[in-house]
Amino acid sequence: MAEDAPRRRADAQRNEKALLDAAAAAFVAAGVEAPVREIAARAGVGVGTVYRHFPTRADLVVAVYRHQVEACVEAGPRCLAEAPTPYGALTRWIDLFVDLLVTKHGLAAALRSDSTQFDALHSYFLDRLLPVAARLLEAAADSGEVRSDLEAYEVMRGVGNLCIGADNDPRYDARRVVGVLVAGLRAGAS
Amino acid sequence: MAEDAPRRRADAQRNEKALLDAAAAAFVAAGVEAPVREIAARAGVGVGTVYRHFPTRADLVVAVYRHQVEACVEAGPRCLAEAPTPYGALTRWIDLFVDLLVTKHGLAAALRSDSTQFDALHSYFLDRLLPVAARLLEAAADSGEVRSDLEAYEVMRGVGNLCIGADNDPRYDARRVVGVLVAGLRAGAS
DNA sequence: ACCCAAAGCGGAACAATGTTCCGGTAGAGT
DNA sequence: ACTCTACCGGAACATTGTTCCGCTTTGGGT
Repeated sequence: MAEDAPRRRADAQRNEKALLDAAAAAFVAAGVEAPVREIAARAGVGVGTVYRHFPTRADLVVAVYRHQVEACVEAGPRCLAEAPTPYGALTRWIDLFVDLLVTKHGLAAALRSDSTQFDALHSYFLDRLLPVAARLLEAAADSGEVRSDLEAYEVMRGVGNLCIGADNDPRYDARRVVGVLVAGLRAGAS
Repeated sequence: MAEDAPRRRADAQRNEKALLDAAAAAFVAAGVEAPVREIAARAGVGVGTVYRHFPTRADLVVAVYRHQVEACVEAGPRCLAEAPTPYGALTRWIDLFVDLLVTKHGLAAALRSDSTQFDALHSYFLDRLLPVAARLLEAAADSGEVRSDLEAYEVMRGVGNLCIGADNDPRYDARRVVGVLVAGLRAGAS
């Protein structure tokens, strides 16, 4: 029942698993821009194998972080159900989103890289997370807690941008600055 | 009187000027990450000449934008003197800062690049602009218009981050999102 | 147990960049 | 005109991403 379409060779499955593990380790050690050669070496395979399994680097990044992104997607409705107010749900969820970004070395920067290398990553994040953010923002706007002239896209990009380079700079606390931004969303301000 | 220390050869002066012009043009066309070879070609010199005049790419970027950064530095005190309140001065000056970043293709991203390539650029911006920002923020905090638990550094980094990728994305208006962040600075919020 | 077609692999090879280095050129003082 | 040297140009090296193709391994059939 688990095998549906194209049964793959055993070595192919083994290599894919090894690549995912190697990529995860490399991303932790050197960020999501870790050289392909290094990932291949860690996995004990040739670079050709990396590209066969993951045609673009973004595919590899998505595969490595899929679980955590999906967890963030699923947390959206839960925040809305559990938080006392829609604004509380929004801030709670944005906290989770920020955690996702700042704990993954270089992820936020990759998300904003204009290199075509990460296009698929960008699309994936947008596809999965934007609807969630839109839902939360709309609820907060409807309840009058938040100004209603902002697109969810702009808020997400803003939060994402604020997370860039948040690791490796002890003087910059992305969570705090995101907190300021979210405070600025309140209807009263401006 | 103009020549003080080391009188340089005529071709050296000519080349430096040509390089600055070529770099400015290349930055407009292709962003501050324009290939060194392209800049050299535009200037009609070899790559070696680029590196002799500007040991790092950051030096070239700084040289090209120095005037505009200095203008921003000088605008700080003027904003404080002319605006009705310190908070008004702060917002006014941040507008200028944002203009500087979003109109220079890729500058904001370069400022945040963790590549050593742009270290000197980062330092220069910090050296020149951070004192100005600190002065404005302190004035606004003293007048009670703005919360006082934020470092100028964090605010500047936040604003700078929000400007990353603001060109070439019609759905994202950095000025508006920076406006939200600045609104979040008001003492009342949070 | 053996064989073979195809799936899959490895890494050489190519391309695009940044950066260094040195043989040769040309500016400027005499 | 001569010479000395600051300066130039670009070949050469390093580091990446990406493609391509000859070789190996696997899995199924005999």
